[in-house]
Amino acid sequence: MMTLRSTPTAPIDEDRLDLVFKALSDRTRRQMLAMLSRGSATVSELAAPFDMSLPAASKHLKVLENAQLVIRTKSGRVQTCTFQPDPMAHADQWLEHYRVFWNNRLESLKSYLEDKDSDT
Amino acid sequence: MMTLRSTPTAPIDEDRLDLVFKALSDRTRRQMLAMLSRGSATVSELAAPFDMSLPAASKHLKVLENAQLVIRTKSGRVQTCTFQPDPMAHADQWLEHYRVFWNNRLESLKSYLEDKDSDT
DNA sequence: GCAATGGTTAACCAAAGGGTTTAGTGTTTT
DNA sequence: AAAACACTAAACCCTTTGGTTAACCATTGC
Repeated sequence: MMTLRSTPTAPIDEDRLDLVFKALSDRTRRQMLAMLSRGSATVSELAAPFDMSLPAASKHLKVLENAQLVIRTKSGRVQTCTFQPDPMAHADQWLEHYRVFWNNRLESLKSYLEDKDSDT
Repeated sequence: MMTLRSTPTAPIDEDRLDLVFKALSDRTRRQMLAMLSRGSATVSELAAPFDMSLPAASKHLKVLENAQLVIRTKSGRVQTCTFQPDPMAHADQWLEHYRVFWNNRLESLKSYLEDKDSDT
């Protein structure tokens, strides 16, 4: 099935990939995503494990929010952050094109190991 | 098959992920990788499609090289760049943990939660 | 030997990143 | 009403990033 977008490599997609990969390129943000993958959390909860100020953690969350990897829902004075996987699926789809390169490699490794095992 | 590394989330891995995702977060570099996935190329060839100076393109290549996504082999005055998929496989492996969220959503989420529960 | 080719290095620039502290805004709680 | 809480916003700092131009190797060709 074709995508509904007119041009497959439209700038809009590239923009999204820029944002997603940039969001994933920081270990603090990756760890925040790991936390959120285990369930929604407040800003304070997400900031707690890190050795940085709350504003700093909040900035990281904003990057994730900008990449649409998390959505915040305000309820009273607490903001609940929820993991939103779609952009990651987009990145995954981009990687798909390259997956054959290391699948081949693992396949080769596998047959190599099988050969080696059959020698012993 | 288990990885040989002692600690699965060692800083060294995080460093690698930082480099890879950062390398992938620029569309120029992604396009360079797309070119290289169709075969090795020289620096000039890789720089040609882009509306930027050669030094600028060379810097992008250095970022890719730093992430070990390309390796350069010098032969005379020409430098041939070759795609190296391993780091991308590493990023892919990181994504694997989240794939359940968009792949077969409910079913996979269920098994993910079961796995998670069995960890505790 | 000299000039062209392929590329890097260096110096510079503006903008973005990642952190800080201080101050401010709205909610709860007491 | 006042204090505590959960944040955000603003101002600032330093480093990194992505680009430029100009100068500088090397290697190759004539």
